[in-house]
Amino acid sequence: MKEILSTIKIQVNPKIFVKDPETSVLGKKIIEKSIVLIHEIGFEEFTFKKLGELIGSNESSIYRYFENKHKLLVYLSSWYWSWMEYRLVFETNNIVDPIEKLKKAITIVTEKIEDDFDTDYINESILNTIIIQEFSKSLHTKEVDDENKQGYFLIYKRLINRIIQMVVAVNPNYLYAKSLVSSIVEGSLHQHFLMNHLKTITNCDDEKKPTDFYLDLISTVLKQ
Amino acid sequence: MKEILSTIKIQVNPKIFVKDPETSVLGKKIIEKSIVLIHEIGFEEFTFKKLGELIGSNESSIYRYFENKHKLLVYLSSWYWSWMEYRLVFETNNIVDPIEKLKKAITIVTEKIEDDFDTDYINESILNTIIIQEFSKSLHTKEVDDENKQGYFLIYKRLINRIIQMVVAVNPNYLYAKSLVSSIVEGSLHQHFLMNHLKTITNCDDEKKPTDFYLDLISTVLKQ
DNA sequence: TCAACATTGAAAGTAATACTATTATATTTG
DNA sequence: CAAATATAATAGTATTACTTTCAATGTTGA
Repeated sequence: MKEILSTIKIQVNPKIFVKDPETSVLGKKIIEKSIVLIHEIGFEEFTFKKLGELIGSNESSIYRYFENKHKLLVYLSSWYWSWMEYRLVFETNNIVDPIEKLKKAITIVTEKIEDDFDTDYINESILNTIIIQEFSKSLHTKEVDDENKQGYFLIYKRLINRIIQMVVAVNPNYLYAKSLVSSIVEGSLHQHFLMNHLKTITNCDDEKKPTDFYLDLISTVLKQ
Repeated sequence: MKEILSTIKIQVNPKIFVKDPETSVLGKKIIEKSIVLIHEIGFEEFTFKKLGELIGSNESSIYRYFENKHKLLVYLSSWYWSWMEYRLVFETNNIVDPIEKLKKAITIVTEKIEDDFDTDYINESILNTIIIQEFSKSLHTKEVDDENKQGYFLIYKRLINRIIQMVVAVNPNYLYAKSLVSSIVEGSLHQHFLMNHLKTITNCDDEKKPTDFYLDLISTVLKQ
């Protein structure tokens, strides 16, 4: 997978950044180490000053790439969902049976990312834990409508739409394909969060994974 | 309902506040107006200084009630879920049929709150919109494990556990009762959020409500 | 090759945030 | 009425979230 991903480019809306971090060494370092630092201290405590110290660079230099830390989080999220979309397309493309195709898609989108294979400077496994912990904050702002209009969340919506199409292919009569898929993608992050922090209100653990819960769910919900 | 609720007291863990806001005029004003202000400007822009100005009171006086704005949000959330639990118990208590009981519970917990009947100084309808927009931020912090140990989220978990019991009563063989309920409670907030902001990835609108989606979901999932 | 341009770093500055502490003044209560 | 308690006003601190300016270095292309 590494080779393919190093040739294709993960697509992120250019409005999210001031200068594309992929175009320079410093930019890549900002992405690489921001993932590490947000994971370590959490998004609230994370500042560009601390990041600057970590990468041996100046605060003001980071502002040349991102207007503020919110935009950086939106960037990381976009990158994540774009990477997820790529994996989804790649791994479901050759599956003919609609049910198997959908199952594969649900599996990809709900599984914990354990490995860090695909890209050189981004640790997908740590990024996955950040998405579980922080993704909702990138949406839940007063600027969400404006940012949505600007296309900040296009990739996320496109990924969800792809899975919606798969649901429709399995059962065109089901009335809530969109809500089902959006609630699975978001809900799976939530189940992972509960596994980590509020264990008593989830059945998920090392044996029963969120993936198992959602595969079971779609199989009953979409039964005709 | 107003009379009953004015006699029973909504339970909030005392560790969440420094001084109980229910015990004074100023305290109640803090709660009342913080709901209005958070709704108006969003949690990120909300500060105790601005709240002080709004209620004609000093910043330092607000700090005598809450350590910081995070704790205030935890308080508002606790109050909301406690109120929700009360309504749930009250309205499902006399229903004998387990399926009807569960349906009623799901309805209560997923419906938009349109009215502001129950309590004098808290506008439940605005509070509901705050919970949709901001509740996840009260959980998604670096301190979540510590605060969970301190019992900050007990009421939320207790409400979810009540509904879990109802699911078990309907179908004791279903393997994912906990995950189902936690994903419905959280997911319903998410569907309301999508209705407001990312309309293309939900089926919910003024006709098809999140409640309809979830009632349909449980009826198929729990079919034996 | 050398001038122009872009990139980064260093330093300083600003307004706001997120508090804490002190003291004065109301208000409540015993 | 005195004592206790609550609130307001003021000032102060460290940090955040930037912006600005300028110098140093690196890159490019005429």
